[in-house]
Amino acid sequence: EEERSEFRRGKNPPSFFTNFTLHMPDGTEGEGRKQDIGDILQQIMTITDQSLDEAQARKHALNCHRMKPALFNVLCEIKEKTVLSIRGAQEEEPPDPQLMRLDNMLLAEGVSGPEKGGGSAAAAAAAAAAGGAGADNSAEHSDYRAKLSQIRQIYHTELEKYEQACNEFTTHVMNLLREQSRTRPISPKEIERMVGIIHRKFSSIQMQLKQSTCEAVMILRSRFLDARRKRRNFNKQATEILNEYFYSHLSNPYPSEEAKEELAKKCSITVSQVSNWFGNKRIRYKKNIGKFQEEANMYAARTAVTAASASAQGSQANSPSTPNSAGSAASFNMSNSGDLFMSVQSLNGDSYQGAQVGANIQSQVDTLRHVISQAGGYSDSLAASQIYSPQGINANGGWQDAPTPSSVTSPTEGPGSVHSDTSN
DNA sequence: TGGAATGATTACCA
DNA sequence: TGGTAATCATTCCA
Repeated sequence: EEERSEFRRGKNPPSFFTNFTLHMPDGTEGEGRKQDIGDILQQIMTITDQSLDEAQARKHALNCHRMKPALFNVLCEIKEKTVLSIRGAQEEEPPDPQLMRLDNMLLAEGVSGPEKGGGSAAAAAAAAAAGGAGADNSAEHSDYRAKLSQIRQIYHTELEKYEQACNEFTTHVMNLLREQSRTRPISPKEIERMVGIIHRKFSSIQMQLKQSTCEAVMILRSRFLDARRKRRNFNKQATEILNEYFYSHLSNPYPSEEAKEELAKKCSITVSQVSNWFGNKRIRYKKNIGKFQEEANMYAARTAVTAASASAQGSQANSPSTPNSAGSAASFNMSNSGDLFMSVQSLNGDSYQGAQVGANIQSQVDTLRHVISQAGGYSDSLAASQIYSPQGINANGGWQDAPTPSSVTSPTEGPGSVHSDTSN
């Protein structure tokens, strides 16, 4: 204890070190130090020449030295005061904001934390944001939940694996250090520090796992939210209804809001889908009229037949009043909703017969005009003709000059009526 | 399986 | 705000 105290105070080294005297590097003892180091190296080298029994015996002798525990404690203290205190100061890091973000997200998405229906709230929110139509909503919802639950399961399995591996490795290292602490100065604090290092390493692996999980959730979410990914073609009937409207209003294929709503209802799609459809149709038709010629002819013929039969029915039912239907009153009605086509499709009341006939005439005019223009018969004269001048595609290749859809003046107006759009 | 068709989205414009 | 034009992403079909 005396020797130990002296050594602590920086005085004489204990006798245990007599064979390994360390001289202060003041330059004066350079030769002696070299000699000492040479001796030490020599001793180390001779260890390899020793037999195992001999080495064990020496080891045992060292371990059993009376001063060993005391010196060990001193070395541990010195080590703690120097190396550990320096490192300890550096180790106090603030919580990683990235990790916090990941944890928060996993919690919010229902991946980590207690299972409450596998993030159904998140799925519901996503569904609401997507604004999907109710029918297959629940199916997609459950699909989303199933996939989220799968991710959750994988996440927890992996997390468990990492924790298990971390514990195993920590135990292994601790045992190793404890074993080594018999031959070199390793304090419990150092072991603790080592455990901390291991945990940090494993938590960085965990962070990667959390990151990957977050990415998987984001992909799942985006797939669920992205309407383009779950696009379905409209059914044939819906397409026919939309096409019929388009080709029968070829001069001005801009349905009013009311017409869009009506079309949406009939086609079982949303108003914005109707808008999208007309937007796409207009641009695609304009870009390649030739391609749509056949389709246009077909709908023109169909509309003509429908109009003819409606007209025949109308004249049979109330022949006296029919002639007036194409007159100014009917024209006015049509001008109010150029899209009386809808009425023709949906209403069969006698009181609407007049309007129906008017609308059908309008349709026939539009569709036949298209057929004629496609055939090239009047293409030149159309430009000059006020009567047949199309309200449709202008020289610049667009309907842009056509007036607001619902307020468009009826083309059945007298030849004298000239509109800015017809001049195009 | 590649290309056409098609519904949705986006940027930009008036 | 509603339209055009370009583009994306998916579906359909030979």
